[in-house]
Amino acid sequence: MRKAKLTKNQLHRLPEYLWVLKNLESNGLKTVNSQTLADCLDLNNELVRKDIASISTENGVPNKGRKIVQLISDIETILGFNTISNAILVGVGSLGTAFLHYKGFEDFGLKIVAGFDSNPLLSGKEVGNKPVYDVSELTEEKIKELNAHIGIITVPGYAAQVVADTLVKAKIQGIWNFAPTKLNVPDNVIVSNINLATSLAVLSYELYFRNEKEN
Amino acid sequence: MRKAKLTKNQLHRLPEYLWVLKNLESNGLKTVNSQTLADCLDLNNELVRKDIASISTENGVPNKGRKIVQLISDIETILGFNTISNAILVGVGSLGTAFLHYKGFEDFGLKIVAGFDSNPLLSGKEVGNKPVYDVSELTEEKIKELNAHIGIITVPGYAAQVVADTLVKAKIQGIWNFAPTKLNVPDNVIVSNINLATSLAVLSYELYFRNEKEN
DNA sequence: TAGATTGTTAATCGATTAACAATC
DNA sequence: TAGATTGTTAATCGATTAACAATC
Repeated sequence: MRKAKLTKNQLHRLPEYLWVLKNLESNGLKTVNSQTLADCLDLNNELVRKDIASISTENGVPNKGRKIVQLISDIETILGFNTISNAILVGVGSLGTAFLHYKGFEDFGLKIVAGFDSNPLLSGKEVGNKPVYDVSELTEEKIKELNAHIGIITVPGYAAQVVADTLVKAKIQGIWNFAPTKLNVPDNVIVSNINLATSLAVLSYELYFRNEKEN
Repeated sequence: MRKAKLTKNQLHRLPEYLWVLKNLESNGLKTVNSQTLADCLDLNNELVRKDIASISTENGVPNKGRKIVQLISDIETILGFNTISNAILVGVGSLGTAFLHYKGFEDFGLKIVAGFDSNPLLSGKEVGNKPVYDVSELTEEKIKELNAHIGIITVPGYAAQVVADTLVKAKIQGIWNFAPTKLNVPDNVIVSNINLATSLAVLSYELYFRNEKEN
């Protein structure tokens, strides 16, 4: 099945499906139909059918639906959640420290193996049982040694581009960027941004808009 | 100007414009034209013109562009970044703890005034100089006392809906949800989700897809 | 004034929704 | 078998891009 490249929107829906499917599974259900999934996520039935059709390795069965285990496995494979990738984290500030402590990433196939920071007080220490190195040690050899393919950027915005350049030079394949910056990287490096400001902006704006309406 | 409701996509672009504008301003520039903004963010010139036109309180000047300070102020107003709202945080785990320590939220107009957790070892303590209370204290009176309008959910997925229900009962207006769950709340409560799994999924998928192509 | 850049209308593109025939 | 539910084609909707007249 899995042929055409998924759109960004489709990709964003996959973890949502995954969550619902796991819930249904833990309730003892074995199969699910598109309407149920659609209802759980306030989506259109047809949209769900298309999404699922484009990621599933097995056909659905008319009048029955689809196997939940199969769907979970298919989605997890596509999202890479069932093969662990090593990642390094740059910027051991408050967010970076939290991430080094956080165990949950392994559920998504991500294992942070080391942190890097420019603060000399941090390098040589351990945070969340993971070694912290000085950024000067962020080299291609080190990345290879750690077998890391993903770099997580948790430095302040002004420092993000420099860190990205270093990661690119060290031959990292993907960057998960928490700084509120658009990073300039070569085409062969993949960047996924997560912008807290953006997310909060949506909330603030909706609140503002609603209150405006009321007046 | 500011009349029509912004689309979600437009809203997501506003913090990006803001970031670029602040950079340009710190480089001493006073005005900017749409093409420059478009180039900085890899966007279409016309798209930028439309976005900016729909949020700006001043018209642009042909052959000159727009005032940077004015644009910054307009965007910050729309996004509520220049009026501080009080927020409470539920779930003082690794992520929640990081947020209680994090100073950066005030730049986005958000001030976390207290944490709540079900762990009795935490309640009564302070984290990041903010008091932590037991979730049983999460009541309408308490919310009023703290003058909080936003609730931040940083509990594990399985607990998120219960917390959301409590927040709704306590008359919170908006929820910023970091749990990987779709929350069911009444229409008058606004939810903005930030899903780490989703963001990471985009990265994993792109890496997977690219490696697949190469084989 | 001349021309760069604006604001806005029309054309295109892509994603979602509707419709429906196929089938376990 | 009958019918619920699938997969897929066609219609709609919304967002982006192109085109262009207006103007400081």
